Amino acid sequence: MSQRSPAKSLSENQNLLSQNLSDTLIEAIVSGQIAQGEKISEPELARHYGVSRGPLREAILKLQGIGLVERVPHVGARVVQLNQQQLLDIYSVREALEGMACRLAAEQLSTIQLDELKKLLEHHQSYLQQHQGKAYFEQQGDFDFHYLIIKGSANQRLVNLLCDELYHLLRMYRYQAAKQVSRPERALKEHWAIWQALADRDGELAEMLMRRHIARARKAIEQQHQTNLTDQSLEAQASATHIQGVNE
Amino acid sequence: MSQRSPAKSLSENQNLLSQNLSDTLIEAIVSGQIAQGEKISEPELARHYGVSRGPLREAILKLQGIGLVERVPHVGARVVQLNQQQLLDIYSVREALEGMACRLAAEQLSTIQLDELKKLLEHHQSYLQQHQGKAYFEQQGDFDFHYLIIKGSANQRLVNLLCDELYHLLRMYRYQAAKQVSRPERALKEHWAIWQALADRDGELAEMLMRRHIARARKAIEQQHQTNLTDQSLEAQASATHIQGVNE
DNA sequence: TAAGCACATATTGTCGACAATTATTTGATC
DNA sequence: GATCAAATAATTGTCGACAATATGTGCTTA
Repeated sequence: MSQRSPAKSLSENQNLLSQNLSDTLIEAIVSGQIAQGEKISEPELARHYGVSRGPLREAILKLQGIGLVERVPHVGARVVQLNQQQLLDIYSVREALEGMACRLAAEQLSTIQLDELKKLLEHHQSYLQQHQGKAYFEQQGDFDFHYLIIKGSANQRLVNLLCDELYHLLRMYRYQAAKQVSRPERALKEHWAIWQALADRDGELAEMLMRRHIARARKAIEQQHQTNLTDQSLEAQASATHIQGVNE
Repeated sequence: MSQRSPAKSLSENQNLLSQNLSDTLIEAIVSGQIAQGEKISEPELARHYGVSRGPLREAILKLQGIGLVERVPHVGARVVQLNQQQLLDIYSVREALEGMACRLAAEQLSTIQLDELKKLLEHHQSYLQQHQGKAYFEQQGDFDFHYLIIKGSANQRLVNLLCDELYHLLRMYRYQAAKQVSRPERALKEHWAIWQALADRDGELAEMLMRRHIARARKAIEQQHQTNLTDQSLEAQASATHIQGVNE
């Protein structure tokens, strides 16, 4: 564990220690303060945050529910290590769930909510033109758009699944992964198309567009993975050649 | 709380108290031993199962993660009370997720797994012809079919979401709800159609059929709800008339 | 030298007790 | 008799300590 934040300890606690703890831990994991695959030591963390092991264990259990950590009986918990396959799995789930959310939102969104969405997209558009697509909108902005639609589905279970469980995993990936190939212009275009379908109350189309939107992101990850593998093998080849050269 | 099972207490514990506890609690809730909406008293349950409150709390926390109980800080946990809307929400989620599972399964299922599925359906068919569609296959049999497909998707996250989280909620509903209108013959027919699409490796069709299959079940619930409402209002009307009659 | 076993250490699982908060009862007032 | 307030009781949240299990170390033996 590399220098956890200097003991913000009791943090902005209103009450409920374990609640705050799990939030703090989520941030620590998502931001990489606790690395992927790292062991979570109960005594160490308890000391660090200045709490007993009881609330800490409860927080860890919650993280396990979210899927951020995995626990083995009598051995302990470690932060999950997202491999490419798991990431792709998540995107398949997202495609299914957010597609459904979009379909429902087309029926449920109020005109006010539709307006908010429109303003959000206009904001993104102007930002994109001015800043040539900087990181902020590729991340937070994208989240905002999807968030509003999910919430607009008015399906509480859908909202929980996407916003509470999968959300943090995606954040962790986006935060820590090698910067993915991002095409903010294209993404924005797709967002507009989705918005149009929503405004037309065309749930079927909205679902299809959202699914394609996410499926494209999934494919991009897949391709990047291929690229990485190629790079790696090239690198390994070069390295091997180099060593060979040295040896001879 | 109406007579919990006579203290099977430590149950078939291998090790890991909280693990066994959560399983035991899940069964108790699903089967209705602990009623929907009932308060979960930590001291009482701890006494009943002969454990400390520590493991019990962990088990409750897990149930919360599954969605079987809801907790309010400093107040406690109670078993969720599924209303019609929440049930319909679950079916929407199922439609999305199992649809995706079916699409993936079409690509992933081995010929052996396809054969297993076929045998299962043949078994159901013969049973149905012999027993005129008794309850077992409407419940467990249906679960088995969906289970195999979900597992066959080879998407671990999908499997977890459906088999660990939503599964118990559905069981609780099916176990406790007023018997739903069930059409085992039609369901079996739909299962066969899905199987055919899977065998043809037609993921797109398989997804569509599965979604329709679940959407139909959802509609049946919706209609039954309408019926119940009508019955209720009729009943209320009759009752009111009766009272009126008595008063006059 | 490598493999296997015994011991020591550390970590996780469980427990009982205390503190903080909520629910209930009691009593007083209108 | 009803309503509100205070005191009591009960429940949840947190803590520290002990028991059970896993990990690491050093020694023996093939």
